Amino acid sequence: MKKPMADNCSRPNVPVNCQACPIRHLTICQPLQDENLGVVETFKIGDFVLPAGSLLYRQGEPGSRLYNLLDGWVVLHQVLRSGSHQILDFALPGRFLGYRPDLDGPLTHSAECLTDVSVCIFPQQHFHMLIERHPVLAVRLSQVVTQDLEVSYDRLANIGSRSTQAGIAHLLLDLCARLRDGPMSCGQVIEIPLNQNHIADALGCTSAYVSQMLKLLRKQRLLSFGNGQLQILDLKGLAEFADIEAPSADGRQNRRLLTPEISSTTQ
Amino acid sequence: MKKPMADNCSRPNVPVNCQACPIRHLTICQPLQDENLGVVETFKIGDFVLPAGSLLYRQGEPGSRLYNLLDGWVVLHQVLRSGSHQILDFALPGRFLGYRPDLDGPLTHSAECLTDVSVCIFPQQHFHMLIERHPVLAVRLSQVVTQDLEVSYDRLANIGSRSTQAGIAHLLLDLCARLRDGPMSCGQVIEIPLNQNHIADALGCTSAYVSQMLKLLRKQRLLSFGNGQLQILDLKGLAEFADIEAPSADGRQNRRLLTPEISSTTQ
DNA sequence: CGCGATTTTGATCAATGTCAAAGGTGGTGG
DNA sequence: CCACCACCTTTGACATTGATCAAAATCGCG
Repeated sequence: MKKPMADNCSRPNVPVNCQACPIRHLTICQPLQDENLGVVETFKIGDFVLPAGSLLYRQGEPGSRLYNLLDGWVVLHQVLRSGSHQILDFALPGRFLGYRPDLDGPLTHSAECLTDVSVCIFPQQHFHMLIERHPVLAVRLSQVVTQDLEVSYDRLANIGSRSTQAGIAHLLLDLCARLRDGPMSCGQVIEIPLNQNHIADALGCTSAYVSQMLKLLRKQRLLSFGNGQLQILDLKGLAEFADIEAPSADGRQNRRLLTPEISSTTQ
Repeated sequence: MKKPMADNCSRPNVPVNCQACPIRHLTICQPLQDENLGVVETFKIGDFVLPAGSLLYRQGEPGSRLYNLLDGWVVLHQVLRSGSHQILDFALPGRFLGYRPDLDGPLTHSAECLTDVSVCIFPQQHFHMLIERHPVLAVRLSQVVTQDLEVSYDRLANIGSRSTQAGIAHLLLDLCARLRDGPMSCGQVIEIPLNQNHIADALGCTSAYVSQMLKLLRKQRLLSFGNGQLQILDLKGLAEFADIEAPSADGRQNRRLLTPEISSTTQ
């Protein structure tokens, strides 16, 4: 049960040269021009590799670092007093981790590496000063956090409103879409380092039930999933099955927005 | 079924004088000094009042405005293709609404006024320019969005890991805590303009079941709730019942944080 | 007093949990 | 190359939560 020590992590092995960062455009550093990369290069602590299973940070602890996830998967989860736990999100490369409104307060969830992971680490001390001095970073931070919020809202709908089968379909589709910006391809093998327990913990159900539902999805030839590999066999069918959001709330006219200037109707 | 027109909303009635804004410290404007309030005063469109039931914005539509919620409650919800829907959050005064990473993209959820509501409206055009010019605003935006994200994570644990009864207890406690910064008082009547349907839609269960669970909570003399009024009778008991997050993941020592400099154990 | 909305209640049923055992499957070391 | 082990997945029997539906009771309000 005991997790590997949280403190083991290799010395920098990825060059601390941000210009060479292969996923710069996905991270919080995206808006920086080549010539401005120096501001994060001098601020950052360095790049590190952590083995699968180690913790980036733990719920309840103060936390002193912020992380650009450069490679690998990280799972965020929360433990309740009763001991039950909930997966909040799967963080993919580009994600910014460890930030909270009050950097002096404790973390409200834990982050555990699902795979070997490489991260670029910032000290959280003076981080607000950094982004205030470089407003494009602050704006970018707002944007990425808002993205995370939208994903979280999707998950809420997933657990709250969708059947478990639809939830599984939606979760897997969402992970695919976030892994590869761009259209999804059928038949292609996609590496998803999750087992049925992870899916169950994310969806708030049991792994036994996930197993049954996956069988259904397989039987309907919508996907195949196992051993960390996902193949989408019928994208359209799967999307339908996943009960995606209504494009527009209902069939109503889509044109007029809220226009407060044009007072009417009520008073 | 038809909602009141989305376009009805009175002309400004709250003074556009931001210095007099009674909840400035809760909003995105919080970091601005008195002498700098001009930057939002000249940017904003104005303050408006909307009647209960009207929509601030609708899922699927482009959206052209951003909102500081000054007074009243707003519910955020998402509709799925199958027609089922999920309440994502209840927005309280101070909340910043309508923002998304790509301001040109459509909104992914709707915002509906639960009560009469007053809002301070910004155009979203040039908003990014505004906060880039005034970095304290951008930093503050990151913070408030991150707060929203943490609330959303709590909700995930609510729906996914808690029993419905515990979920109700947690939801109500959370709303109280967010309404009044500071310690909560027992016995005091708190206005919560929700009915059992809202709670059910937020928790992803049926109102019939909420009714039963509320009966239990009442029977155990933990709270009374009805007619838009909540009374917490036994704060400690309710908190216990609500299965709050574990203060620290487990009993382990809390001192050593991840210290990448101190390489060890693995290589 | 009466109406509409909300809440309560009960009967029944489907979805999902629980538990336990049996089968994979891949990795490791002899 | 085989045997074993840990971990993951599948399966089945059964228990329980929570959904569904409908009717009755209640409440707020005019």
